Amino acid sequence: MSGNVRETIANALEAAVRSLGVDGEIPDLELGRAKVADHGDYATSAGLKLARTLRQAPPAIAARLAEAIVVPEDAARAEAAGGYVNFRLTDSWLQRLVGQVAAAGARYGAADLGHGERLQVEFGSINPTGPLHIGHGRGVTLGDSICRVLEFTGHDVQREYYVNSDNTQTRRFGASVYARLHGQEPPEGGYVGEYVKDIADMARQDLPGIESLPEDQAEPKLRRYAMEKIIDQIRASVARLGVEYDEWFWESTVWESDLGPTAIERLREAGYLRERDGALWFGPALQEKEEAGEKVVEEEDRVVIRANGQPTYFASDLGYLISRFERREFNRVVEVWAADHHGYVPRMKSAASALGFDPEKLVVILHQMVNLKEGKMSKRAGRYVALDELIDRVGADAVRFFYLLRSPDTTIEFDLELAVTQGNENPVYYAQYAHARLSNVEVTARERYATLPGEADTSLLVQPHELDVARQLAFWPDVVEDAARMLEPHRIPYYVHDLATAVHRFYHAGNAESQYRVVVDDPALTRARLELCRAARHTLKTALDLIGVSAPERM
RNA sequence: GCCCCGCUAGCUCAGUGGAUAGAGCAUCUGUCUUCUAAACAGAGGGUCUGAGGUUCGAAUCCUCAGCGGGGCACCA
Repeated sequence: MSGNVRETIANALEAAVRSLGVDGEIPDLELGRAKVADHGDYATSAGLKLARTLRQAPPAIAARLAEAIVVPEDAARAEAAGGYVNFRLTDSWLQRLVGQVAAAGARYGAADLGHGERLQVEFGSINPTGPLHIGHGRGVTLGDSICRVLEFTGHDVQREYYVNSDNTQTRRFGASVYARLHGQEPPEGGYVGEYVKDIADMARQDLPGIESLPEDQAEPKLRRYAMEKIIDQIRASVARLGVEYDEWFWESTVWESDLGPTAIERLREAGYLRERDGALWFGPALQEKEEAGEKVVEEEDRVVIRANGQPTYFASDLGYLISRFERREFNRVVEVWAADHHGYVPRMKSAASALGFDPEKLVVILHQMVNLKEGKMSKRAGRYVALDELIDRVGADAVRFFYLLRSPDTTIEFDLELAVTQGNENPVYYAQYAHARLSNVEVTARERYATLPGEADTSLLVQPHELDVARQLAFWPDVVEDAARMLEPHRIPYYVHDLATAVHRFYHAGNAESQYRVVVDDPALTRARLELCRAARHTLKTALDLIGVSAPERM
C-alpha cells in the first residue's frame, strides 16, 4: 500500500489525463480535499482546467476523465459532477487501511521526503540575559515542532540554540551583575530584575575573589558566569515543554576560532567590504547581483566592524554561516525568528550569497509577535509574563497546543487570565480525551475476553461512524506531507481535532446503542473494532507527539 | 516616508484560485442505570475591512484606501 492516497489518486488522474490525449505540460489540477460531504473525499476541477487545452466543455472532459481513471487497489471511485471529478474512498479500501495502520503503529504517516537531508533548525535563541517570557514560548514550540515534523519525514535534524554572548545587551547584563555584587543599583539601561541579585550572590560563592577585581576584569567573568546560569534556566524551561537542544553554539566561539576572520577575509577578497568613518562596512555595490529576477541584494551598507574595533552581531553571523554551511556541512539551515527581525532577512541572505552559499538554503520562518493586552512586553514597565509562569498556570500540553494552533502569521494578543481560563477548556483535552477513551476500551476488552482472534477481519467495520474514523486516518499522510513541505506545524492540531471528533462519534455510538460498542458479545466484531481503536490511537499519539503534546491513557 | 504581517460568526482563529466559507469558545435545546458526559446530537449567528481589477471562477492573486501589529542602528 502506498502511504498516501492523495498521491495515488493524483498519479491515476495524471494517467487518465494523458489517455485523453494531453501531451504537453498538465496544468495544476488542484486535487484536494472535497469541502462538501456530497462531493466525496477528494476533488479536482480538472474539467475546468483542461477546457482550453482540449477545446471541450468542462463537463464533457470531467465525464471522460471519470470514465478513464483507474485508481490502484480500487482505493477510490471517481464521479464527474459538472466540470469537477470527485473521488470517494471505497469502504473496502478503508477497511484494509485500518489493518495496515494498526500494524504500522507509530510509523504510520512517516515519509522519506528528506532522504536523510542534514539540516539545522535554529530557534529560540534569545539573548541570555533573563528568563524566557511568553513571546519566546512561541518560537520555541514552533521551532521544535518543525523539527519533529522534519524528523518524521526523513530529515536528519539538529536543534541549535545560538548564544548571543558578545553584544551590547550582554555587556550591560554583566555590568548589572557587577553592580549588584557590590550592592549598587544597575547602571542606566541595565537589568533590574531580582534574578540579577540572585546571580550576583551565587557568583560570590562560585567565583572566589571576584569582588576584589576591578570592573574591567570582573565584568567579563561575571558576564560569562551569569549567561551560563541563565542558559541553565532556559534549558530547564524549554525542557518543561519537551524541548531539548542538540547544541548550544556560543557566539564567542566565532572569534575564538578562525570563523570570524575567515568570513571577513573572504568577503574582502570578493570585494564586498569597504572602510568608511573608521568602520568596516558590508555592501553589495561593487558587483551588482540580480539572481533569477529576485532581488537578493540589499541596497544599504551595514557595519561589520565598529570604529572601536568591536565586531557587530552581523560579523558574528558571517562566521556562524561558515560554521554551519561549510564546517558542519548542513545542507539547509532553518531560522525561526520573531517578526521584529524580518528586516534582517535580506541582509542574511545577501551575506550567505556573498560567502558563496545558496541563499535558498537559508530558510527563515518568521512568526508574529506575542503582545500583552496592555501593550508590548517590557520588563522595566512591569508588563512581562514569564514562560514558566504560564506553564505553571495552564500546563505544558495546553501551552504547546495554544501556540501551535495559530498560524505563525497571526499576532497573538495575550491575556493571562483568559489564557488560564482557556487552559481549562483548551481543545487539547478534547484530543487527549479521545486517546484516553481508546486506551481504556482496550483495557475493557482485555478484562472481558481472555483471548480474541489473532487476526482482525476489518471488513466487519461497516458502520458509517466506523468508516469515518478510517477516513480520517487516510488523510493523515497528507497532513504530514503538507506540514513538512511548508514547514507549517499548525496544520497538525487542526487534524488532531478532526480525528478526535471522528473518534468521539464512534465511541459515543456505543453509548447510544450498545450494539455499537467496541466490546460486544461477538468476538470477531470486537476484534475488528479493537483494530480500529488501535489504528486511531496510534495515529492520535503520533500526531500529538509531532506537536509535543502528551497522549495520556487515562484522564 | 519605505518594508513585513494581519483584518473571516459575539470572542479566539482555520481555510494549496474552485462547487453551499468552517471549527472552538460563548448563547439556546436535547442526551448519562451505559466500553470514561473532558463526550454526543441540534439551533441561532457572515456585506470574508472597503473600492477597483485579473479570471470561466476570488476570502484566496494584483492595485489603491482604511484600521491594527512589527521593522527601517556602529542594538540583537
